[in-house]
Amino acid sequence: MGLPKNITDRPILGVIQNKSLREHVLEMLRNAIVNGEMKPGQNLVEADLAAQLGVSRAPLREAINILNAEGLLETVPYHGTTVTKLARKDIEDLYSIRSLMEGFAVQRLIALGQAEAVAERLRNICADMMRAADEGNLREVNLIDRHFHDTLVASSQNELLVMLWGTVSLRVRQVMSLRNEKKGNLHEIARNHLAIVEAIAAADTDRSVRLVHHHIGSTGDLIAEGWEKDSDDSPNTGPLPSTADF
Amino acid sequence: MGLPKNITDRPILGVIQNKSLREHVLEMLRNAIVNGEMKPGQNLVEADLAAQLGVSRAPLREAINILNAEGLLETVPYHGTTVTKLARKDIEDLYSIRSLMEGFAVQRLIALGQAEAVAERLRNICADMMRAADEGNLREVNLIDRHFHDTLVASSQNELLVMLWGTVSLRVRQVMSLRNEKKGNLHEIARNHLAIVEAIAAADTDRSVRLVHHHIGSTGDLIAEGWEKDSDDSPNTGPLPSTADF
DNA sequence: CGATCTTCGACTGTCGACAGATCGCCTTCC
DNA sequence: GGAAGGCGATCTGTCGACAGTCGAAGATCG
Repeated sequence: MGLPKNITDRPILGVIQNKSLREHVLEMLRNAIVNGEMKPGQNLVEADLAAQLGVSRAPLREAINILNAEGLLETVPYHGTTVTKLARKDIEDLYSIRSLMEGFAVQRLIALGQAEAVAERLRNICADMMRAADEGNLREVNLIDRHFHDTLVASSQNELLVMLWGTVSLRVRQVMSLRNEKKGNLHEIARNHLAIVEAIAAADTDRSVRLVHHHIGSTGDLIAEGWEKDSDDSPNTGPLPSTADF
Repeated sequence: MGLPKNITDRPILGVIQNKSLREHVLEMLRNAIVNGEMKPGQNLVEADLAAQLGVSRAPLREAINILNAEGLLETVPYHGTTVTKLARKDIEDLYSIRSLMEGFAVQRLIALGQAEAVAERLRNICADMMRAADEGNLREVNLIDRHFHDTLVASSQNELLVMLWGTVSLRVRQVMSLRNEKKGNLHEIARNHLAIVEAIAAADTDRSVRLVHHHIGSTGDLIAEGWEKDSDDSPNTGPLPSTADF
């Protein structure tokens, strides 16, 4: 990772992406949702949206159906499609599952004898994260954080887990974008990750899993605390506990 | 569960199902896949299938997209859609995840103080299973088994888990229908389930989780053993180890 | 005879139009 | 004045047709 210092690192001509309209629309909608540009509860009118995107309703509907299956949208027949609401309970559920999955991934990767190799890759990611933290670049730290956890899950070499993680990961991104960003201590975040990496490097399954559970669990609690309790879709706007965020 | 002895248990008029064509098609395809009527690797031609089902390609395509998201179908652009193949590794991955999820559900339900209530419901299900086993009705035992595990997962009261379980559960059904059914000892199956129930009733988290992991793990191993090793889509047709199946 | 180019066919991707359903408004009747 | 029922606007669900793409069979040239 990290930004290439040299422009020649990149190919001259970008890859021409011949993706179908459905893929384009899917990506756009997904991004809009997980980036919080489309707010939970918001209604989608197919014709309007199709016109706005400059496509017909067919590929749009196909994209909507996929997002439905992923749980980011909810369609009630003949009535309409809305962005799925996020209640506090959903956050808690989400972070339990996330914790479960990442804990499992760590356990698997160690069992597979990949501890040292994976730790090496994660160390590099942490270094990138440290650099981004030095620059106070929250956005970049976020991105690298995602990369870290994606790498962790992928290292389990369990395809099904990776697939399910895709869904969970999107939800996490949505939650993170929805709550008011409080940058906390970026360096502390990086340190937290490094602790996990070292436990993995030591091939200490119990400690690794415990650290992962603790890391994710406390984050989830923190975010859930800042969420409107009674349900609905948005975090309250009051002061958030200011500490490491993810 | 169990068959109602009395016809008056059912409503006089069945619910009029106003489901959309997409829903109908979706259900049909999904069933065809998880029941093994559509074999892994099999190709789908949209026009043919649409004609066969008596619908246009639009709702069919929407259904296909959803099944793609669920991982039961795989579409490569401009080339076609096929039923996802199942290699031995996939079975192993599947059963690890299943074990993970059900174990988590058990742990959660006990933590929620639902142990006794859930155990009661599960006991009833086991009783039904026992009855079906007495009749040697493999199909019914299968159905009740599904109900048992669905109940277990639902008892976690974690909506996201339930949603993800939907995907996993479908895969499990597919695998079970694909391997040559060997009935094993139906009563032993029921007994295995009962052991789990009693551990739950005792609110013994560790033992419950261990039993669940063992139960599912050994089943997965068993099925994986009977699968063609080198990949591909089908179990070998040689003799299978004959013991409890799920 | 073999390799490359060209056509052809079959299938997927997309579109615009029509059919069906729901909800809110308005009328009508008590 | 209030409730039941009809009417219409609006949106979703479905359809048939067209355009784009890919692989394979055949044609062309060395």
